[in-house]
Amino acid sequence: MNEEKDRTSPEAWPSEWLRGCVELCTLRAIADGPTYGYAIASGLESSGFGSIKGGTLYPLLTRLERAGWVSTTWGAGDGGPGRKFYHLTPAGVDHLAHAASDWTRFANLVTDYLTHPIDERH
Amino acid sequence: MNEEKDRTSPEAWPSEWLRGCVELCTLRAIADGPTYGYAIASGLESSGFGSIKGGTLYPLLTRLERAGWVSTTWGAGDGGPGRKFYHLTPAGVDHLAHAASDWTRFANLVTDYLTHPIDERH
DNA sequence: CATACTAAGTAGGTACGCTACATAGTATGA
DNA sequence: TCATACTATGTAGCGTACCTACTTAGTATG
Repeated sequence: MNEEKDRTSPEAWPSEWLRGCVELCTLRAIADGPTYGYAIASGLESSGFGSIKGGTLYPLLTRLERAGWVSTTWGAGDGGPGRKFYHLTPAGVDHLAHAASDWTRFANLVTDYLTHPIDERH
Repeated sequence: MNEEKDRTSPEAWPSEWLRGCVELCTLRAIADGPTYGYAIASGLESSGFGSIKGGTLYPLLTRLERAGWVSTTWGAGDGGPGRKFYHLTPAGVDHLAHAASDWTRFANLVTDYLTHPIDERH
């Protein structure tokens, strides 16, 4: 354990940091228009979030639906199996707006705390 | 303590967001000079991170020590029980610098993803 | 019909923040 | 003397969410 981090491929973020963030980013991905799980995973990966696996994404999407933030419709696949499309509900739009604002404040709080000059009195 | 609307610590951030962050912020707190658990918790709370409980902090500090990032010495309490002081090790200094840099990049990635304009083509 | 890619999903493991509790030293006031 | 409160460290057990690994299934290609 405690192996050296590979800083040349920064697309493998610690899973602790992804907690909650993947959920928000998934909502944000759906906000751009109805899309389906596999495409969301591909999009997040190409945006630099690393590979989001099925064991993470599909239970997450189920949670979003149960929370009332997304609704689903089945559609035909474009040369492949059927696709389950996710749409933001009004509650989802509202939640995304508030949660994104909160996350930004939280991220700035942590970043500022981590990066302010070290006080060496000891 | 009166927990109404305290301006210094009104925040109760989602526990998912605190994952990994509290560990980093604790290291950052120790970087300002040797300090002990209870003071770290008070400092983080007054910095806006919310109330970090003993059940979170003390196992966390044990993990930091086991990882080799901090060392400990016992000191007398100022009118109270003994205090276990934590010091950053050279490995801890190095880890903090790299992890803080990584976290900042991660936070910016997520914030940018969440806040860029929504594309309404559907 | 073997392989590969797309697509959705489940099972079980693990890590970590959470609540709640245990222990103990010091201080103050009834 | 005892009750209470604050300081200070620590453990036990729970829940959640990400992880690895696996399963099912449709389409396409050689």
